[in-house]
Amino acid sequence: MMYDKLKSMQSVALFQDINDDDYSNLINCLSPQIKHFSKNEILLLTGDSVQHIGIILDGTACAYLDHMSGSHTLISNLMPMSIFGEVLVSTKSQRSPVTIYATSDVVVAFIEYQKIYSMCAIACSAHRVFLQNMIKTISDKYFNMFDRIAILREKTLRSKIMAYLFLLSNNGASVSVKIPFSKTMLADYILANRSALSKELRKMENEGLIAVNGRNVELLFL
Amino acid sequence: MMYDKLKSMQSVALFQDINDDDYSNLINCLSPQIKHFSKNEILLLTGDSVQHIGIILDGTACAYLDHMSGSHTLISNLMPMSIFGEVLVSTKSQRSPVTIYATSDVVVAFIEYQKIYSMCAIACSAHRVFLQNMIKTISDKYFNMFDRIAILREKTLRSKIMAYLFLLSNNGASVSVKIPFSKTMLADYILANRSALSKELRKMENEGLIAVNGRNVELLFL
DNA sequence: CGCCTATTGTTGCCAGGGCAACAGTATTAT
DNA sequence: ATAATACTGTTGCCCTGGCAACAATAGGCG
Repeated sequence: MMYDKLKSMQSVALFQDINDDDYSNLINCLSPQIKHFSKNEILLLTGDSVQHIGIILDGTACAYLDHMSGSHTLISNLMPMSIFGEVLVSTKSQRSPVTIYATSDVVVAFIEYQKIYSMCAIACSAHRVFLQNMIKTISDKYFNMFDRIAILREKTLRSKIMAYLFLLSNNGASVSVKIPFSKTMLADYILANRSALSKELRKMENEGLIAVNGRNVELLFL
Repeated sequence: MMYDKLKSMQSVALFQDINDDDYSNLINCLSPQIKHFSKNEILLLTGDSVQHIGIILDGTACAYLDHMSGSHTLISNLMPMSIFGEVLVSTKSQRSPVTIYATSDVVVAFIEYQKIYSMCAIACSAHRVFLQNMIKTISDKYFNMFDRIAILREKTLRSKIMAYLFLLSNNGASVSVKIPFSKTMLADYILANRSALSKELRKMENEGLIAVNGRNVELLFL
């Protein structure tokens, strides 16, 4: 049972290009702790001191940036195999800028920072690959932010929506996309008003640009 | 001469916690190439395949995200000791999403990706520290983006300005800040209209919230 | 010193879209 | 089945701030 979870973790990007033997050794060395959270439970609170990386093994969660006003901004959607906390490894304060809460029942593996940075004699080469994978993972996270800036800089709501959909379609590679969350959250993500978003989507549909079906959207403009 | 430039590079974050001997070995192993660019010359063009990290040793440069419309968005301001291209190390395409150009005469050290990832027998421990520093550098870049999102999500122009100034002041740690670029670029950075920014700054000054003196701003609201 | 360019200040117009408020539907819990 | 909660659609009002156009100043360079 426990073993299965850890086995499934091998497919996480952090463990790419590490063979089975090295993986076993590495797991031994990193000694991840498995924890369960119920829906709506908080995995991490803004300001918490973080000393570990979290890997979602099962379920989903959301990272939000809180605001003094009480509102909050969606930062990222965590799915199985998603990783969080890794960007805090190298900061001085190691305080989380976001709050993460479970949007369903969740299983998480935690790995201590010090385990990551400490030498591990038994699987040294794997450890190096692990560090490289970590660079890749954090870079990906950077590019997510980058993509978001590319959306947010659009001046009109319509062009924001277009930029978002185009991104979802892998720059035009697929004509039908599935929005990974509710329209309410989408409005949050592109920093727009929900009702305005609803209005604009309808307009675009009437103009034959897109066809909306729940969270599925056909991109007719491609 | 050449030697001096490389020596100054030791103070770059990427080489933190690496002693002089290890640094010499590492430089040998990484064999950086020094290149000079004149003001307005392009260091990197959108879509370019990037196989090296760049380290600014002297001068300044700017990274911009281009837009189909012809406009462009400021992504980052590169100063001496700034690093670019490191987030592309681990992507498949390794194509730059930004254009970087020199805002003054610039000296850059380039290090090949493969040199970074290849084993280096002579200074292995230093090499590992280098990878860790790289994680730190990319994480910092991520947090820069993060901070920007925190500014952009503000609904009114004034609150955007406030968020930006507050960030500049290290969350209220200092009462006077210096904007690191022109107001034209600041407007670009917070995705606002330049004239609207000018207007709002004036209003805030009249209300006694701030005192503007060129690029120096006193935060009277703290 | 004087030219040229970059930066900044200022104005008025007006449209994009935020907001509130309500209704209808879907989803989950009891 | 019923209640409760979340999500979605729709409308009208009205204000923020984008934009263009111009002037003035500052800074860089021959």
